[in-house]
Amino acid sequence: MSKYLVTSALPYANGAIHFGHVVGAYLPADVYVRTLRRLGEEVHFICGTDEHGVAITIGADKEGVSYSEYVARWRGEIEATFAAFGIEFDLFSGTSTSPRHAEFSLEFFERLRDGGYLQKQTSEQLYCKSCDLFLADRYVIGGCPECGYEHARGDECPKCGAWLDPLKLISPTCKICGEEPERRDTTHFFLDLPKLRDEAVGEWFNSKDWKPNVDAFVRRLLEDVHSRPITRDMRWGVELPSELVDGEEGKVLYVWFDAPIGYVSMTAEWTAQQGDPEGWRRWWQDPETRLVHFIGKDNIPFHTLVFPSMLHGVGEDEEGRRFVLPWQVPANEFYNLEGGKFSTSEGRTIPPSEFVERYDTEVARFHLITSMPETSDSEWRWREFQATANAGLADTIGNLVTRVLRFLDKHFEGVVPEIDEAHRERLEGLLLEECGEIRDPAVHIKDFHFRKGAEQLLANAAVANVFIDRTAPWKLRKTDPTEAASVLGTCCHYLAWIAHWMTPFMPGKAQALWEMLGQRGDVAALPWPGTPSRDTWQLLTPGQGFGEIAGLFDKLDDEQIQVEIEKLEASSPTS
RNA sequence: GGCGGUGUAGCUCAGCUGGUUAGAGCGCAGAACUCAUAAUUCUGAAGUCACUGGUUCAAGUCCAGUCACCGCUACCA
Repeated sequence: MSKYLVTSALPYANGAIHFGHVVGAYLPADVYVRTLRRLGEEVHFICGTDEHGVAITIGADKEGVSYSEYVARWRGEIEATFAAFGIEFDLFSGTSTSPRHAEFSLEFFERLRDGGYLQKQTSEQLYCKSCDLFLADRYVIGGCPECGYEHARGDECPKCGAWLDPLKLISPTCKICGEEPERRDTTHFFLDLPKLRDEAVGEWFNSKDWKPNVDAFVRRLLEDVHSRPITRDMRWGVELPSELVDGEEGKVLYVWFDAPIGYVSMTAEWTAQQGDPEGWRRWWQDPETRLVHFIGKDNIPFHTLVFPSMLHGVGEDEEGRRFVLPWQVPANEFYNLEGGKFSTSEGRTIPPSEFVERYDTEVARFHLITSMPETSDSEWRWREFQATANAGLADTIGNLVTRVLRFLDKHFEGVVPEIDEAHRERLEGLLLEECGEIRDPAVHIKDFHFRKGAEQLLANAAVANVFIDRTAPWKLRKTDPTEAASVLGTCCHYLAWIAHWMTPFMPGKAQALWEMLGQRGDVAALPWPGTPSRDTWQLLTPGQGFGEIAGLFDKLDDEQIQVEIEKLEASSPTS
């Protein structure tokens, strides 16, 4: 048995998340964790909002609320979305509130400094007096020195595409307040990534098997690594005491540095809640731990290079303990929307808060998994969602359930029938070996092949439909009722398997089916059954009465879907 | 500009280190069946694997170039 520490990318607390985020970093992690738990693995699943950084201060200032209020509100919004989609973390916290976050972050800083992995560097930057802020490149507007375009950004001219140095902009202004910034020297600490790469991280990366999309990207990245600054001049962030930074005042850790440390501090927050404040070490400093980061592709450099470098660079503590490096980083690509990008500002989005009022989020979970950008960019299409809901779930699984249970309800006694010994062996052979290949979806999920796992669930359900067609119990009922009952009894047991297989993808539906079969208790609390064999496939007790028989999945009609498509087209006439 | 990715049946996508007639789901056509949410099952049609050239006994799968779309380009998170 292994120990899995699973994280999802920390969402930035300055806006709502959309399907692209959900499908990229959160839903697959949730499915993965549910699967591991059912396989009996010890798993810890954490997440929280990333709450520092200049973008948040600007957003909060614009609304005239405090940073912490602003952050708390978005955190609430984001958490509500996760709750609606059944994404359940052991702990969901935030980098500005997790009790030991500052402590851990400063410790990382100090140990990296002591290890010789930080260098000081002074440079001239643009500083806005009225905002009291050193301006990031993109917050400076000015004339392009190349083409003269007046509204070039500090990092790039949108007109001629030139790559700019903000100090060279002609009459620069602050994008936030419009004032003219001044030049000022500032000193920052840089993380020596090239050194860390050469010492250990490069070798570590090359020693592991990565998803192809991760591998190709990072190999190139490794060839051309530069030191990166990890401090900033501002108020909102993990404040660096001046004695830690050679007397420099007013420095905070740059947000990307402290954010991943949030994984550590939130683990500690969780173990403290469990009554074991130092229990986080069992996870982060045990070589047996499998650290798995679920992220979108925009986060690949941080989780395969920067954060591993930090984890390595802090070295051993006084008791010889080291941090583990990531075991796997199953990054997904980007998820688009009907041929275009998700864009909240342009209204090209599906607000989760509205979606949940009209649609079944369990069905959405399943569809998102079947369409997730596992190997390359993919997209949400309403017609595809409809097809998954109708042809995939309602017709294949939902209808299978009712065709079996209603039949039994009508013509037999509405209970799990006894399987007659005269027929048992032939029927189980037919079902298990001749009606299609039955495979374990969990095997695919463990390998991070989520789409395949979801497809396998449907394929497994289809096996029962073939079985019923071949045995034709509606005919047998008239000629040999005992055999008909045996056929349907066989089906009942198999429905229990389907309920099991559904749990990682659609936990609520799985439980509903479980109860329809007259079972009590939480199906997800039982051990994962794997695949049925001739010795193990009977899961139910004959004579067991059913719960209320109802359709498991509703169908989506064309008109409803058409409305959604038109709504999108209205918001983006060009695409 | 630099780097990377993608381009495979009408649609959405699989195809690891090159090897028999290129796959899945949906959609479509035909048939069977009637227990079931008009569901199910079977059969079938459909692809010059973006284009050009090259390496090889053999390339969707490797190399070069072209075209199209997308992403990244680091003090943005």
